Amino acid sequence: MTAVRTRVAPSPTGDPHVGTAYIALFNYCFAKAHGGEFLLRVEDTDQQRSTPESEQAILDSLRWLGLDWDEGPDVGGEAGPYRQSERSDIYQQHVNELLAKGHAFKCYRTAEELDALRESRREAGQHSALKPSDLKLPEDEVARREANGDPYVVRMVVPEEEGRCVINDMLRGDVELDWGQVDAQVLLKSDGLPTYHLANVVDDHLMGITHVIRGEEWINSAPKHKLLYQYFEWDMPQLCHLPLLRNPDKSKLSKRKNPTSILYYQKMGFLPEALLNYLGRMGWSMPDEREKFTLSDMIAAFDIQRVSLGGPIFDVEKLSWLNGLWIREELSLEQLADRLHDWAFNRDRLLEILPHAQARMETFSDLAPLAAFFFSGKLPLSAASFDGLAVKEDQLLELLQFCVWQLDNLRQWNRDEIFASLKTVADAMELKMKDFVAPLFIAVAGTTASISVFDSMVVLGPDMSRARLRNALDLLGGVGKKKLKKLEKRYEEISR
RNA sequence: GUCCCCUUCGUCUAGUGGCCUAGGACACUGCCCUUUCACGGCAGUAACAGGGGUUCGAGUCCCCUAGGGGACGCCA
Repeated sequence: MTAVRTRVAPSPTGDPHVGTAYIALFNYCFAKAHGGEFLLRVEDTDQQRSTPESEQAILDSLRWLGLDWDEGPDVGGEAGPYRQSERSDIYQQHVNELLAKGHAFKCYRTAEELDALRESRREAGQHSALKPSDLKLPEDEVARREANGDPYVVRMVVPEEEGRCVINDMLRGDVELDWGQVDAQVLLKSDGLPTYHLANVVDDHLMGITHVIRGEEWINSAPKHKLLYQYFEWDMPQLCHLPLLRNPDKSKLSKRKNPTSILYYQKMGFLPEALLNYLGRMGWSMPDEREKFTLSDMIAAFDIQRVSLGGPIFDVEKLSWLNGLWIREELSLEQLADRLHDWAFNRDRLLEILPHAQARMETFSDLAPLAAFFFSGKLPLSAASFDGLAVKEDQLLELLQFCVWQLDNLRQWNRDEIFASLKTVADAMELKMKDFVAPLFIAVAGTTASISVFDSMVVLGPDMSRARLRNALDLLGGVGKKKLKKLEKRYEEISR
C-alpha cells in the first residue's frame, strides 16, 4: 500500500506557506493516483515556531484547498494528523538503540567551541564536514563535563573515509554525494527533542511511508537519512525531490519578496480550486496540456514523471488569469453569490471591521467607501497620491522601506506589536507620529481619512499589509541598489 | 569556498532521436465584437544558454564551459 506524508512545519509568524501546499498537493495526487494514503505530520517540536494557532492555520489552509488527509496508522495513540511532540519518548528510545549499537555518540561540545572549530577549519581552507573525530574531547574532559551535568546532544556516527553515497531519486535517477560533505548530524538536541533528521526517519518508518516526496532543499541530507535507515535496519522509502517555487528573481520563494501566505491568497479572493490548479501547473502539466483542471482531473492523469525539474517562478499574474477563468466558466451566478458571501460579507468578517467603522458611520452606505480597502487587493494609487504630505520627498521611500523591514521581523501580528515596532522607526526618523503615519495610511488604506492604520493592518494580515507597502514603494519609483545599501546600514542602527 | 541540483519565448510549459519550419498558455501589441470598460474572437512579436562530441539524423544522448538555484545549524 502506498503511503506518503507531508511535513507540516508551522512558520514562526503563523502564516501557512504556499510551498507547503505545493508539496502537499503532489503528495496527495501521488497517493490518490496509486490508491494509497495521504498522511500529515505536524512538526511541532520547535517551541520557537509552533503555537496551537500557527498549527491550526496550516491545517485549516490545507483543508480549505481540499487536501484532506487520511487518519493513517495508529502510531501515536492519537488519530488524525501525526504530532511529533505526542511521541517524544520514541525518539529517546531509538536514539538509545543507536547509542547501544555504536551508531551514535554523546557530544558535550558547546556552541562556542563549535563556532571556533568551524571558523578555524574555514580559515585552514578545509571544506569537509565536521566528523565524530573532529568533535572528540579528551576522555577526562568528557568525564568532567558529564559529572558536571553539562548539557549534551546525541550525534550520529558518519563515515570518515572518502567515498560517495548513491541516492536514488525518482525524477533524477542516481545522485552521488560525497561522504565528506556529511557531518555528524545532531539527532537529539540538548532539550531532548529530536531534530528533523531523526524524527523524519523514525516517523516515516512507524507510519509505513513508502514514498517521500519533498522539496529539493533536502537532497543534500539524504545520505544521513539513508545511513539512519541502515543503522536501524529498516527499508528505506523511495525518494522524490520536487523543484522549489521561486520568486521573480529566481531565489527560493520567500515572504520578503512575494506574498507567500495561503491566507493572503484567500483574502485576495482567489478560489481554492484555482490556487490548487495553479500550483498543479508549477513544474507539472496535463498530458493534453489543459491549463484548467480540478484536483480529481489531476489525480486521474497523475504521473510523477511528468514533473519538470526547473524551479518554476510563482507568477501572480497568471494565477489571477486562471482564477478569472474559474470564476467565469465554473461558477453559476448563484454559486458566485454564495462564494462572495462566504468570502467577504459573512458575519465574522464584518464583525472584524465594524468596530472600527461604526463610529464613523451615519448611514449604512458610508460603509462602502470606508471599508472598500479591506476588500481590495492592489489599491488604485499613483505616485501623486503621496503629494502634499508633511514628510519630505526623500524621506518617504526611507520611511516605507524601514516599515517593510520592521514588519518583516515581527513575530506576532497584533496591534500592540505593530504599533511598537513602527514607533521605533518614527522615533529614529525624528518624526511626529501624525506625519509619520500619513504615508502609511495612503499605502494601506488609500487615504489619510481612514480607520487607524494599525487596526487596518491587523485586519488585512501581514502579507497583504506588506504587499501594499511594497506596492507604494514601487509606485514611488522604488529604492535603487545604491540607496538600498545606505538604507540597510541606517536600518541596522535603528533596529538595534 | 565546498558539494549537489537545474537550464526550451519575459513567465508557466509541450517535447523521452526523425511527426520541430519548435506547439500551447500568461503578459505585451494590433484588429474585430461593443454606447464605455472588461469578456470573447482573430492575428503578431518572442525561446532550445554556449562550445564540443555520438548519430544518416539532436531541443531530445554524452562531455566541457557559463549562468541560475539549493545545501553546508542543538531550523525545518
